[in-house]
Amino acid sequence: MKLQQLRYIVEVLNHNLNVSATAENLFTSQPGISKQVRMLEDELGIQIFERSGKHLTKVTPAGKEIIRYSTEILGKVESIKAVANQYTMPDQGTLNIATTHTQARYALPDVIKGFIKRYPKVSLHMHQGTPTQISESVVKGKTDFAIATEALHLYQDLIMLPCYHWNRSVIVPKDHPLANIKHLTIDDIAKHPIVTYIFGFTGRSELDEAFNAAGYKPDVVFTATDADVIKTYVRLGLGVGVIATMAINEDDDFCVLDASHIFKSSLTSIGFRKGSFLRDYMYDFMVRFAPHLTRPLVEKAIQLKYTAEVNKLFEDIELPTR
Amino acid sequence: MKLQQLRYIVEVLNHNLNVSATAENLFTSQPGISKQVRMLEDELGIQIFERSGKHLTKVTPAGKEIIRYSTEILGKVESIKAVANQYTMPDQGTLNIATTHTQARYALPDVIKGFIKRYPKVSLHMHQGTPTQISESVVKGKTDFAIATEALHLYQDLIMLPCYHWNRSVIVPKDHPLANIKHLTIDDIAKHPIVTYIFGFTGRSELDEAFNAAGYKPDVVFTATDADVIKTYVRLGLGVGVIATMAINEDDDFCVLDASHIFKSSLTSIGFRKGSFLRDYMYDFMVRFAPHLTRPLVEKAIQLKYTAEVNKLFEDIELPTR
DNA sequence: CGGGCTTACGAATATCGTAACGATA
DNA sequence: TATCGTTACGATATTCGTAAGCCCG
Repeated sequence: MKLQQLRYIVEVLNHNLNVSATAENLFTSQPGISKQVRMLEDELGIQIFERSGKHLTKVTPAGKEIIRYSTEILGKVESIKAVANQYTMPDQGTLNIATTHTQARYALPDVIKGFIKRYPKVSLHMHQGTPTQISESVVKGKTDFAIATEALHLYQDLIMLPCYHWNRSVIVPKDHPLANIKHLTIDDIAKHPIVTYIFGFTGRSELDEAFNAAGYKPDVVFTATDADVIKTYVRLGLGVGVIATMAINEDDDFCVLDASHIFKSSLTSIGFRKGSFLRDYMYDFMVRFAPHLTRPLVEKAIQLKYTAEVNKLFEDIELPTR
Repeated sequence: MKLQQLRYIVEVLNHNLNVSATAENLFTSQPGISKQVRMLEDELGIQIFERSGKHLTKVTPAGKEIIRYSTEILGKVESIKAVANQYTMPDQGTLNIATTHTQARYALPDVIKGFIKRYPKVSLHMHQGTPTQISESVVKGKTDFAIATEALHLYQDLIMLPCYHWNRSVIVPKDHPLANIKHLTIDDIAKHPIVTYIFGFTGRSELDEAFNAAGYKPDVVFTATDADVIKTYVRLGLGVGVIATMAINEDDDFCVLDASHIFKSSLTSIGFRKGSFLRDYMYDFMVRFAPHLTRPLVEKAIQLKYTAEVNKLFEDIELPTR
């Protein structure tokens, strides 16, 4: 059994059982992978993939278990490399952050500015995507951190730590009927078409919840993944914008109405893969992003097995609101 | 990085940093290991072992972490093989049991008799040793199960499940002053020299505890690891024997006095390595040895992280006493 | 000076890529 | 018929064992 063989079966599965695509992605030849997979199967005396003729069609039950173990093995191999790098060049390495537009654009810039100043030799890569893509990217070990507001809790292999709460604001053009309202209510908003985040993004579910609770079916006429696009369409008069308060700039030419009393606040979390070795600078990144995530606290959280236990750990900690 | 390299560094550590001994044990050449170790160090860019001249003297801090990850990796590699074997030949394989003389001689024979009848193709190996040796053997993956009464709880990487309680009896020659006593007390025993298990074996600590609590310093004149030897010396008139009740045969020519009211009962447990894949026949072995250890219960225990949680799981289960 | 690690070197083996083949949808 | 996996084969690397060298206790 070779590590490469394990790598191959994992990657073949990650590429929907398409060996050619896998080969291309790994910069190697397709027959090479094919042969190694077969050799592993021969050695173990069991099929990992089912074949119809010469196409891989599905993963056998045994294959599923084997691939799960293989993934864990490869993760630990990465950890060994990380340990070595930690000792040889503690301030050098790579940091891959998977996150949504909202975080990348509004929450992270200051943190990252400070971080790259302290660690100029760490090369930083931002991967934008949907919350689902973000989570999977971390689970598969392609990125180190997931930062998002939704969907992260669905993955059992992620350790998720709460970072901060945030609220929404309503934005309307200055000549809009709502512009000069004194106390905004959900009834006011419900009278107008709404422009907001696409479903599954940036705390969208809290918005739907509030409308449902008030007995409204919101007239969402336009959705986007990010506040910048939403603002553009609010400017065009498409409707009332509902965006994260932190996405509002000083010099925006809108009327901004706080809506923290209307919608429940959302929680942004940072997550990483269970069992992965964290470099010193990764601990430092976390504490920069969320000051309460001190190294001892994070290390304590790593020890825990269930999300429920992690949540309990943070019960008494007051999270900032932005 | 190769699996073999990881195997080598782990084994070199297991052989007290003696590469030659490691090579002999692994049936390979010493220079081969030496070279692979060095190549791994070169690849990682870090020393795993410290050398004084050409001798390996100690493990570096980084090396310790790397070897810990390597051990986990190798364990999972074994799990992959076990998964494959489980599917190809569910009733065939190996079962290595590490245990003490007491268990091997008195508790296990019936279980094993039934087991080999059901699984004639599973080759069974018994490894006798001290509780410490037993635990280490399982931790290192040399054996599948540890069965013992003491010391198992000290190892964090073992999952330990309680099996049964047992009590002690006092044995004396038929012409001994204690032979015809009606109600045995600790004061009676304390008047005589004692022959019992060696320290660290077979619930020896409960014996010492009872004497201490009663304010006695027991006059232990002879100790052994097993009841057979103890019996021999009791026969010679060396003193009063205190042994596990289950170690008494029908046809022993002793006067046997139950001592369950004098010494706290001891608990025998079965343990296996965290994260190891258990074959079907291993689950079956456990349930044969301790009927309350059903597969669902064991699987639940495997999920838990801390010994305290495991103990809680067994709180409401009544264990047999033998 | 003896046990024990490293270096050197050659034989056996494994890996990987190209090219040709075969099967499925 | 096009896409995709398998087989065949040769060039290149890697591994492993033997033999010789060297260092510490």
